[in-house]
Amino acid sequence: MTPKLEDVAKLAAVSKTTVSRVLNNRGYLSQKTIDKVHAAMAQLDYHPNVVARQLYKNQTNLIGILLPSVANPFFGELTDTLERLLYQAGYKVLIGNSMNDPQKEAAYLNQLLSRQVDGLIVGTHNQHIQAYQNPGLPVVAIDRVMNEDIPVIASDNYQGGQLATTHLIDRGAKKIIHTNGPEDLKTPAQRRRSAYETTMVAHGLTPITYTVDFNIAPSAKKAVFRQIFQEHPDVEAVFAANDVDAALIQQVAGEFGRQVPQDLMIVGYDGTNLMREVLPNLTTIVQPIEAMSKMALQVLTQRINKEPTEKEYILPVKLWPGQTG
Amino acid sequence: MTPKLEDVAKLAAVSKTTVSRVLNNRGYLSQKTIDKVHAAMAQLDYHPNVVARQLYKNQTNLIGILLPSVANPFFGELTDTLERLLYQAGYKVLIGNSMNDPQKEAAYLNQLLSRQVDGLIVGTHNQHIQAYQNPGLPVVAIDRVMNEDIPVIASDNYQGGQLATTHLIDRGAKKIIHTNGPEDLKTPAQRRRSAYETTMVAHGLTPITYTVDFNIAPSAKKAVFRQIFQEHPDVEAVFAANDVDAALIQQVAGEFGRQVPQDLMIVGYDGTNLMREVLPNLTTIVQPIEAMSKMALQVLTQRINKEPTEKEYILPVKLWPGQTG
DNA sequence: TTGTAAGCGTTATCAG
DNA sequence: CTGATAACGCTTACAA
Repeated sequence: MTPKLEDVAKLAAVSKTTVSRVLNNRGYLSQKTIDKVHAAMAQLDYHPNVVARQLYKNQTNLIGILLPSVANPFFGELTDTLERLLYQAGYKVLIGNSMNDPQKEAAYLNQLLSRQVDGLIVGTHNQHIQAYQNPGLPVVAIDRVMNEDIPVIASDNYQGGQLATTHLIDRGAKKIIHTNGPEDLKTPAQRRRSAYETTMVAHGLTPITYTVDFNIAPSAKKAVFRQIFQEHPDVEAVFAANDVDAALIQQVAGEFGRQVPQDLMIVGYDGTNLMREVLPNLTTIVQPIEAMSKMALQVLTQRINKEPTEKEYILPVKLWPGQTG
Repeated sequence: MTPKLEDVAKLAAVSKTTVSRVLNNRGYLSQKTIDKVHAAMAQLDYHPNVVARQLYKNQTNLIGILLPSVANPFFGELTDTLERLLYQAGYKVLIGNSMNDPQKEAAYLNQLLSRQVDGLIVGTHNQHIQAYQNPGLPVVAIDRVMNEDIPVIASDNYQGGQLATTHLIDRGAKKIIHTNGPEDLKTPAQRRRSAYETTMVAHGLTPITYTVDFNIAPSAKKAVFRQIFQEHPDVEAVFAANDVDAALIQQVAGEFGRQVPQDLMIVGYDGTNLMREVLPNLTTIVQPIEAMSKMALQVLTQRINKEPTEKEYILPVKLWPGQTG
């Protein structure tokens, strides 16, 4: 059996209270007692039972992070950053990779609702899950609108769409195609589409948006991208939904004998450190992952402390000028 | 206040025991009682307190995953896969990204030791932390030797080193340089170096290994890679420690006016789905992430159930033939 | 088929 | 400066 506080107390010939005091540096204690207790703890290799403490305090110091998949570079870097900041703030991280499976997400949510975590950061795609309606749990959303009560932290997707589109127009492109997720997903990312379309029209150009499901396999994505070249052989530039898609589009362009950027310009989205290392030439819009993470933590903390928050926090993006557009 | 079991009991006019029975489908209950209790739970929007249950059962259904960083494609995909499998097995996942910081890792470990998790999967680089010596907690290691008592799940690094080296030799390279982590790290990955060196010698060639610290920034890595070309202008091929490094080496090769594969062949390592999507041309050794994850779960489960395990589980790798080597 | 009561390992109140 | 004891919310013998 693993030793418990009582065992330490017995061995040190003091009460449980005293041991607890030593453990938490609380109240007045003689140095002698402190030493005695420490010795007993060392001898037994005692580790306090975190769960018992959690029960009493009604607090777990755990934060849940619900995202589609940590294997995706954007969500991977986001999780990594959040974990670092949360750790500094005294929290540990419980992850749930929903893979955009509404069932799995709902299951996670229901379990986390049970005072398993002190707060929740969500960035999943299924925002219509019942449990979000009244979570009785501090929640913040990243880049997703869940419901009116949940504050959203997002980068400035409108600005990103504008930056990308004007950049391509400035570089001489007229026939520019945009790829994005399904329109019915009411995500802030749809503002990119809006910015793209507005910017195109403002320049007297015709916007064309291809819908690419976030979930589907790369081969299926490539099939969609091939359609672009088949249906619009005169396409001059593509503004992609993310950097991985941008890479796939560049590959497909190659199949059609197009050199980038001579025969086709490409601008990606996300600009994670990893993708900028691996594909430094890719022109892309960089999301401020660090700033978003800090803001998420700050707003979540406010929620936990029952302080008021804004509904939305929008952080600026920037263009990473590569060689592809 | 969030409602507790007792509130449900009161509202349904039954005892706590009965509510608990309904909650867990245990024992004999009249349908009438069941319905009554369910109605009360619904009315109160009751969610059982997981922590209280954990305390009683002395079991959290949480598994800790300690890895350097989930932002790295290999560890990201590994975490993603493990999370999926663990979820199916009824576990949730607590992550700790040590960033190879021994202090942070030790802190995590100490906290997780406190019955915060039912088991631990580690793949960090600092294997000399005290707490691993006697963890009193089921632990398995991935690709790292922690101590004699902790089973290791790894891919066949020797085979990987052999595959890569013979592949390059078969393709006509003679001056082949290998990059790897610091030799003092007693990781299974060092077997690649061993395989590389043995294979080179067996073919009458001279092995040259450059040490590249896993931790350092990409710019620092590139500096090391530049040295390779400066000190060995006649290098014909590089067998890199991982795919990201392989990408960096290809970039540096470009700086030196070398075309890949004509003027330089490159073979990477890891072969994650992401990297194969983004850089499909990169020849690489594919680690069996799914198989390793399954094995890790299986062995961890055995440990949890106090069944005997082997010391080491080695899984085969395969070569992904790209265009770079 | 249902209820009573003890216990999981802490912390905190209150008394000494 | 230290110690009894109740409480955190649940589960499970044991009783009825």
